[in-house]
Amino acid sequence: MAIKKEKVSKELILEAARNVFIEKGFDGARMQQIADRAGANKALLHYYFSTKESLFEDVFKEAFSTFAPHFHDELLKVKSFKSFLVFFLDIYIKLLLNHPYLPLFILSELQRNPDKLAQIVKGIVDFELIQQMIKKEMDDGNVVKMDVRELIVNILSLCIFPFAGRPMMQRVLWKNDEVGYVNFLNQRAESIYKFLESTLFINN
Amino acid sequence: MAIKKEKVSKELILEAARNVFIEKGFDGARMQQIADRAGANKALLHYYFSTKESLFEDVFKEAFSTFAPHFHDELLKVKSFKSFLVFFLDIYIKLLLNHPYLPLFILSELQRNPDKLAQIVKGIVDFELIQQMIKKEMDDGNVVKMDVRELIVNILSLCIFPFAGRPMMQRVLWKNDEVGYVNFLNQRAESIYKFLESTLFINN
DNA sequence: GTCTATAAAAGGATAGAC
DNA sequence: GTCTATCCTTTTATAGAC
Repeated sequence: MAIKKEKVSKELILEAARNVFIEKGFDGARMQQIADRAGANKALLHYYFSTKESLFEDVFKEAFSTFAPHFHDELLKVKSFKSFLVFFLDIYIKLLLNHPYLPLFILSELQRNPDKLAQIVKGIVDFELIQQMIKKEMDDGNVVKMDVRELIVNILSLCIFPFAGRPMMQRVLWKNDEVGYVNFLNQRAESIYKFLESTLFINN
Repeated sequence: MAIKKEKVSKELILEAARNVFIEKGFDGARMQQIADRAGANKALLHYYFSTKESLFEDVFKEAFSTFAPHFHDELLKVKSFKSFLVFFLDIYIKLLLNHPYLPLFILSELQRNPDKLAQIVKGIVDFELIQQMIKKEMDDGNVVKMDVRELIVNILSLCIFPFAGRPMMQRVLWKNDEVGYVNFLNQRAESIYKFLESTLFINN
């Protein structure tokens, strides 16, 4: 590929590494495959990123940063938890629809190497402000009182699991109807909101 | 280990394989490590299970069978969805507490090799009866009407994600307080039930 | 049935030409 | 900056003795 500019190669490799690592995980990824997909040579990967480990870390850092819920100012400026929730679900589900393999990748790799990757993760996510905001809403009597962290886990569960668990859920519940499952995912933001808003049981 | 009986070795190897595969995944697992942990020789693994792939399949099949929700007769004989839910949550969360690495293992491996493993999975899980049961409860007006599969996904999300997402959740929400997170998991069955039973929002 | 030794292949990394 | 060729280590798998 003699046509390519200098800086472009590095980006092509990173792009290829992103795809391969996220699809196969660190252990399953092959430098050769990354090179192939980047249209480059294996040696070039080492020229730019020295080791597989180091290339992976770059990918992971970026991926985690994408995956972690971010609470920008606009999101925190909403006037109630209810509107925050609508806003957040919309943004976050859209993100997951665009990066469906991210959840399982992040969770698996964090499991594989918690100590090292925890370092990388440090400082990227901050649930402090959002926890305070929810707590206030509970104190004000706008939201049912419960452990705030638990509530956050519940919301994230409902968002993330349908993506991370897709290989299983689509098969056993949707009988491998791919289109049907995609529809389900597309409506997910709205569904979660409705589910949370309603009571599950009618009597008693 | 000349003391061991013939049949015992095979079981020891399988036991070791279970641990290593579930902890590291197929790609990260090493036959050497399995041999070491079984107190046996690498060659012996091949004697009993021929290939790594085939040994893995045995482990996966068993693991999936454990992980998949089973609806025994007792579970289906309960008189309402409400009591079914209490019963199911109790059983399933206990299972996950005993096998905390199962969810991520199953989900990752299904992702890695969907076609092959889907074959293995076939027939192990059956949500038909439970879907019918829930549907009837909705028709009878005992449960809020909604897509049944969606309801099942929601319940499974709330059960499974806290385990699969532990490396992340424990760090960012519990500030790596291991004891606190274990407490959270121990109360999970009850928490989920309460969460589902209550309405999230008080006003409106 | 269990071991040692070794083959055979894969995969990460480096040297050196251009 | 990019390539070819090659080294070195790891890892699966097998042959063959006991």
